[in-house]
Parts: sequence; structure tokens; C-alpha cells
Amino acid sequence: IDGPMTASELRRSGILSSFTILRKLEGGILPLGFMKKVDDKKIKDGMNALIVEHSERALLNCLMNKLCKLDTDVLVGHNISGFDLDVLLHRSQACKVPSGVWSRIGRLKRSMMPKLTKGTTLYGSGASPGIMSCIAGRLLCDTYLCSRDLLKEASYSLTELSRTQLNKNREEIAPHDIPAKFQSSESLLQLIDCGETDAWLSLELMFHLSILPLTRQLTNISGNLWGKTMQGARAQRVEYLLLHAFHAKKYIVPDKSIGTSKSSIATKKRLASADVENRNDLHTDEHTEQVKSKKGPAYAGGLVLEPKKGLYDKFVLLLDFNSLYPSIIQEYNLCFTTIERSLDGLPSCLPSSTITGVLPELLKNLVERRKMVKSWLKTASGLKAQQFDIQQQALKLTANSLYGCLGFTNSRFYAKPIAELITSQGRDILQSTVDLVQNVLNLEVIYGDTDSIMIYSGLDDITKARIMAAKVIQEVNKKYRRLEIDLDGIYKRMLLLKKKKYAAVKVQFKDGKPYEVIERKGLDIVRRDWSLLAKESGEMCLCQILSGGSCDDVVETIHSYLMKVQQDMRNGEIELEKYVIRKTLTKSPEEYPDGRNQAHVQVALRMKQSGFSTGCSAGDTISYVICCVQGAISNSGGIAERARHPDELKTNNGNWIIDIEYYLSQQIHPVVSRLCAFIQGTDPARLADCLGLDASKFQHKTFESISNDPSSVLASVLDADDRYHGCEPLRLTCQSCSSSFDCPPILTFFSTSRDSTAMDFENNKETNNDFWRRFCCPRCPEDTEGSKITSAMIANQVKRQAENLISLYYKGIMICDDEMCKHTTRSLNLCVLGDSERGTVCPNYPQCNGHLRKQYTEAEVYKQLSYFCHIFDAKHCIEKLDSNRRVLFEKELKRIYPMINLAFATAQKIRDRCSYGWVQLNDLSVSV
DNA sequence: CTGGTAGGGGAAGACT
DNA sequence: AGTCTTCCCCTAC
Repeated sequence: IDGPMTASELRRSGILSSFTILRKLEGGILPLGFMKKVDDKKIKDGMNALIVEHSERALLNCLMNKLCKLDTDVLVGHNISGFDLDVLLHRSQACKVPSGVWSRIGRLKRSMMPKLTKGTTLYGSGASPGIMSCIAGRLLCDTYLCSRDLLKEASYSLTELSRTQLNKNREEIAPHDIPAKFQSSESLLQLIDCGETDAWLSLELMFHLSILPLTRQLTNISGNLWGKTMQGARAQRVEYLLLHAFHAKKYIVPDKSIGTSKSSIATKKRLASADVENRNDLHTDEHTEQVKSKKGPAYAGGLVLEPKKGLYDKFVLLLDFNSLYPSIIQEYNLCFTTIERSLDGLPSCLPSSTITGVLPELLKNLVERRKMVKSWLKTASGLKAQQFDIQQQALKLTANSLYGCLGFTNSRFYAKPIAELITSQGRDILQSTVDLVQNVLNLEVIYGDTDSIMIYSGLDDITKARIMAAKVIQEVNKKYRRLEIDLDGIYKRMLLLKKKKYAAVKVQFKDGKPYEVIERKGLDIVRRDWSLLAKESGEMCLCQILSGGSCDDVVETIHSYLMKVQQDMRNGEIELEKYVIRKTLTKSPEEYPDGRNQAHVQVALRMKQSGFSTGCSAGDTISYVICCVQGAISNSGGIAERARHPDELKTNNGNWIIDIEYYLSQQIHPVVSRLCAFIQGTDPARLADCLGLDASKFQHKTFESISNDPSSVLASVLDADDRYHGCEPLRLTCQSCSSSFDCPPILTFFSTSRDSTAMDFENNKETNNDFWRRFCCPRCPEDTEGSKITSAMIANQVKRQAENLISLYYKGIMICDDEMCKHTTRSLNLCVLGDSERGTVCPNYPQCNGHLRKQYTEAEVYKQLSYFCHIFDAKHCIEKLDSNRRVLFEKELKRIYPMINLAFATAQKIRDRCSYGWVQLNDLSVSV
């Protein structure tokens, strides 16, 4: 129990034995010749026994007697507390197994069966107190509950854990398939084998995760009960830890309030404060703010910096404070014994006491012990090393869980003021660290969350980046006694999308050699509640984006991948499993007030209705797919109505089919377009197009991104002059004299003549509007051969200039905004595309403090293309005129229209394509 | 009864 | 028809 047990040790013969007890089904018989097979198996398996009993009662009797005879110390099973024990005891009750027999499941003899069910079936609650009391004297190790505590996995089913942790395949047998297994000897033996394998897998998982040694260490540190540690019960561990610590210092601790009604809590608290009269008593929160219902956050937590979003392709430094909250408690001597209580509900002040409080001393002790163990660990090997490692883990876990219990309403040591003070100090520390790094060290902080900051180094050289990190660490650590910041990682490339959502290529070292791993945080692709299909698409895009390939290649690869996915989906080549979405029920499905709108609730309710007893109650994860009725024109109804369990689809003769459109537009598209938000050369509309969706539905997002960009103007509210301020004029070239001139907007034709008579503009040959009258090169003498500008010429030149512009945009030239620097660079590899508020740091840094900005932004390209449209937008001009003038120009327009219609259409086509997102040059096939 | 808060994002309904 | 609010789930720290 002191160290982990390896799989090879586990299998050494003679060490471990097993037995299986089997009975025939009610009203059924065992397969012919089965007993013969059992005898064969007995010989083959040696000490692994197979016992056949004639009834359920006999089976239970046999099992209980076996357990008694073995006098087992630990009962191990996957979800044993949530299922197996419950079944065994309920069936013992139902089969009238004598109390002297069923109580052998524990070490305490009992005569009455306790109440097995509990009031509320809560999420991950494990066994009821009644059940737990039955196994008194033995430890219960539920590998399901323990895995949930110790691992971060998408699924905690035995099948998944066997695969991810033990690298073994586990065969799943659905409960309703079990009766069929009794029909032949072969299948029955296979069933027995599966049952035994499951038991072994659970045991192996326990050893693999070192559950026994770890929980033993945790229990030794806190001084609580081992069995409770194994049930999770982190709050209780901290409670015991503090009880011991305060008791040792001769403090009186508060009673634990266990009432549910407000009045009983208040009474208890009054009693508690009456008991303790000196001011060394502990904080109790007099404001019994609705402890039960809803419970929003009771106090402010960690600070999350607004990220400077974008793709960074030079080194990013990740620095974080080592166990921030425990360090704060020590740094500022925060304790029940040191903090002045504020009566007015205002936040407490930092203590001035010079006497070290109980909590800081306790933590100091834990930290020192951990340091010591870690030093032993360095020279130890084998089992000793493993023990030390587990011990240091336990010490760290204990130190880190203290804060949580200070803020936990039902904790005996609930102390909102202290918890609040801790987090508030944490926020101050993070903010002042950011200020130091940005204002004193002049480095760019791009993000930070609670205890970490990320610094964009702007460096290509990892050695220089390390030096930079060392400098920052040195400067920050100067400021604190116990608090310590450290380098937690160096990212070679990083995509920063939102708060708590980013991915990065982390550079790590093994034996001095660097290697890269991709870290993904918070993104849709790490969440269970997206379909595998969407996550795989997102994963592919992310890998491309972080690959360091050229912008064109990345965009091209993503686009073609999406088109392939769409094709595969429509051809039915994607397996059902990839469409499955998983969500956990946090309540019983009936308890949802508005369950009608929730897919997983609806599916769970239907499962219950069709006779499932497990897998559809609180805490269970529900799998579903979104469907539509085959042949239906529109998908009416909410998502919840169209959600089906994958098995429902297999058995309903194809009435319901996968809703491909839903998966394209609501699963793949949002996931992918969020990842590509900062990638040049694509946008939501373009991605939608690749997926075969109506791109115009995503157009507003393009506009949104444009209007959010402060560099763009709010085009709609401005007059034409202002609106197109800064736009390149449309240059027309005369074929005769090869000189070029600016094509004036047609608006000038109307506006300059607004207050002039027809006579005036007859004589006005040098003005802009002369062009719109004559359609001739202004440089060439009148009526020169070839000086006439034709309709096709205008259209062609519009097209050419628009293409040039777009091509310039795609070159992605970045220019430094520092007037003195004006450094220009071509972003060959998806160059850093900073937040719109602030570009990325100039490569000339630190000589130059400017930031790179795109020379041509999407907004500017769009504005320019709109200007080209505006030049020819005669209809718009006419509409602005009053009826008198309108008549005057109708005649002129009849002449002008044929000349400009083609150019106008051309300009519009290009602009609209651009706004839809397909600004790829090869797509610009305008027929002229 | 069985640590904490911050935050994104889907879905639906109320509101303007 | 868009915006806001609410609930729900899952994640980061």
C-alpha cells in the first residue's frame, strides 16, 4: 500500500486470486453442457474459482460468506459506491438474506437494514450514509469517484479509463444484452470473462493511480479518516487539519452547524459565539445569506486580464506564481487569529500582528515538509522514490485545498472575510506584476489569469527569451518575502482567442533536446459538449494555424479540409459516433424547470421511459445526436425536440436522420470560425461557403468585425466625402495617349451642377463632370481617334485595380506605426495579427516602441471597393435629387447608363464577394 | 452534507 | 428583428 503497483506485479501468479459466482436467470436454465465447461475452466484457471449457485439468494449468501472469510480490508470497484453496493444490499433485502449474513459485507454485525436510499440523489454523491454504514470496518475504494478527483478526463467510464490510463481495451455489454448471453455456453463464459476483467481493470486502475498510498498520505497529514479521504471529502480533510492545528494551540473551535433551515444555523452560530468569549475566536458569518438557494458567487475571485487577442509567432513567456493563495496567506499572515473583524461588512484589512497566525504557520510547515521530501526524492530510487513522490504530492494537495474551504459555506471554518482578502490580495499582486512588467521593464503583457502572466517577447531566440524571463522573475520576486514567480513555459507560437481560451506550441526539453507540444486551453476542442466531428475539424484547423506554414497554405488547407468534410457528411461517410454530443445531467431529468428546451434532458427522459434504470439520472452523462425527419422541408422545433440517443437512431428505420445542416452550421462552423478569427484570408462567410452554407447569413459577422475596428469609419452615417476619405481614386488610362487620369465619382456630375444651369456646364470643360459628358480622355485633344473611353475599358480597369488592391491586402504587409521607424515586413508565416486595439510589437523592438499594423485592413479594402461602387452609383444619386432636377438629368442618365452599367456591376460583384469573404484572387472571375 | 470564483458559449424567451 | 436576460454546462485558475 505504500507505493504504486505495476501491472506486471499484479499478474504474478500466486499473489492474487479471484472468484466469480454465477446463477441462472429467473425462470431460465443454464446452457446445455455448461457445467462441463465450468469444470474445464476450473482446471485451467487454477485458483480462480467459478461457483454456480441455484438462486439469487444463494448467490448473495455465498458472496457475503466469501467476503467474511477473506475478511477483506478494502472493497474496490468502479462506481461500486454508486451502483454495486446499492444493488447487493437492496437485493439482500428483497431476497430476505438473513441479517447475520448480509452484514458480513462489513465488519460490524447488524440486525437491521439501514435506510439505503437518500433524500436527494446528488451529482457524484456516491453511496448513501446507510450503505456506507453497512461496510463499516472496511475501506471502500471507488475507482470511479477517485478517478474523477485525481484525473482530468473527458469520460470516467471504465472503458475510457482503461484505454487512456491502462492502454487496454474493455468490451462493453449493454445491460439489456445480458439475458441473451445465457443462451450458449460460449457467450456465458464470455460474459463471465467480462465481469472478471472489469474487476481486474478496476483494481489495476486503483494501483495505477496509487490511490491507497496517496489517500493514506493525505489522511496522515490531515488526521481524518482514511475511508473519508477515499470518498473525496476535501472539506472534511481540511476541517480535521485545522481542528488539529487549533487544538494543538489550545484554541476553542466553533461547532459544526449541520442544520438546513436558516434558523437552526443562526442558533448554532449564536451558541458558537457565546461559547467563545476572547477575541481569539473564529470568524463566523452572521449574514446567513441564502445558503441554500441558487448561490451566486459570494465574493470576488481571481483577476483575469483582457487578452490581447491574436496569433503570436515569436516566443511568449508564461510566468506564474507558485501556489499563489497559500503563499498569500503566509506573505500577509492571514489567519482567524490575526485579522481584525469588521462589523460593518466592509472587507477586512491586512493584519498588522507580528505574531505568526495558525494558518500561515501550518502552511509554512507543509511547505517545509514538502521541500524536505522533495530533497529526499532526488537521491532516492525505486519504491522509496515513489513513496516520496506521493508524499510530496499529498502535501501540495493539502496546502492548496485550504483556501477553498475558507470560502466554502458549509465548512466549519467558513471565513468569507479571509477568503475575500486572499483573492483581493491575489488581484492586487497580479495587477502590480503586470504594471511592473509593462511600465518598468517595458515588456508587453498579452494575458494573465489569477496567478499568471504571459509576456510577448518579440524574440526568435529562445536563449534571449530565457534571459528576458530570468530578468522579469528577478524583478518580481524582489518585491515579496514568500511569494515566488517562476517560468512555467515558453511558447513558440500562440493563438490567443479569448479569456481562458487559447492554444500554444510549448517548447519543452528532454535530455537537453527541445521538442514541441501543443497546449490547448478552454477551446471548444477540449470540451466534451461538442461533437467529435466539430472537435476534429477544430483540431485540424488549430494544427494548421500553429504549424507555422504560410498564410496562403494554411487557409487553403483549411478550406479544402472543410469542403472534404462537408462532402463526406453529405455522402454519409461519417460514422454516427462522431456526431455524438455529450452532456452531464446535474439534476434528475424531472427536476429541470425548463427541461423541455434541453436536449440532454429530453433524451434522458425518453431513456427512462423506455426502461433504462441507469445512465439517465443525476450525474450521468447523456449522449445524443441532433436529427431531423427524413424528407422534411424545414426543421421546426427546438434542438431539444430533435435530439435523439444514438441507439434510437439505429432502431427507428430511418425516420430520423442526422441533421447534417445542424452539424455544419452549429457545430463545425462556429468552432472553426472562432479559431480562424485572426487568420488573414478567411472569415466566417468564407468558411461557411466551404461548408456549403449560405454565406450571406454570416455576412453580418464580417461587418461586425469591420465596425469594431476603430481604424474603420462608420460608413453608413457619414456623407460620401467623409465616408471615402483616404480612398485611392480610380485611375483610368487612355489608350491613345497612355496618360492616366482620375475618374470622378458620378455624384460630382450631379452635385457640381446642382446650382448651375445647363449653360454653365456646357462651357465647363475642365471640370470633373466633363468626363461624364464626353467619356473622353481629358488630356487628348477633342475628337482624337482612340481617345474615347469605352464601357468595357472602364470595367476592365476597375477590375484590374480592385485585384491589385486585394493582392496587396493578401501580401499582408505589416507596417510599424512609429513615424520614426516605419518598419515594413511581409508576413510570410501568418504574421502576428494583434488585437485591433493594439498591433503587435515592432520587430525593431526595443529600438522602436511602435506596433505593427496591417498596411491594408479588411475594413480599408472594403472601403476602397465600396468607393469604386460609389463612383458609378448613379441611381443612388438620382434618388437624392428632387423631382425637378431628376427630370433634368433623366436624359443625361439614359446616355450614361450603358457606359457605366458594366463597370458598376463589376465593382459591385467584387465588393460583395469581398464582403462575403471570398477575396481569393482566383475567385475573381468577373466576366467582361 | 461532502472547497472557491471567472468566464465563454448555446439555447430560448422576454423585452424593446 | 435585434438585444438582453436567464439557465445550463463546461472549463481555467
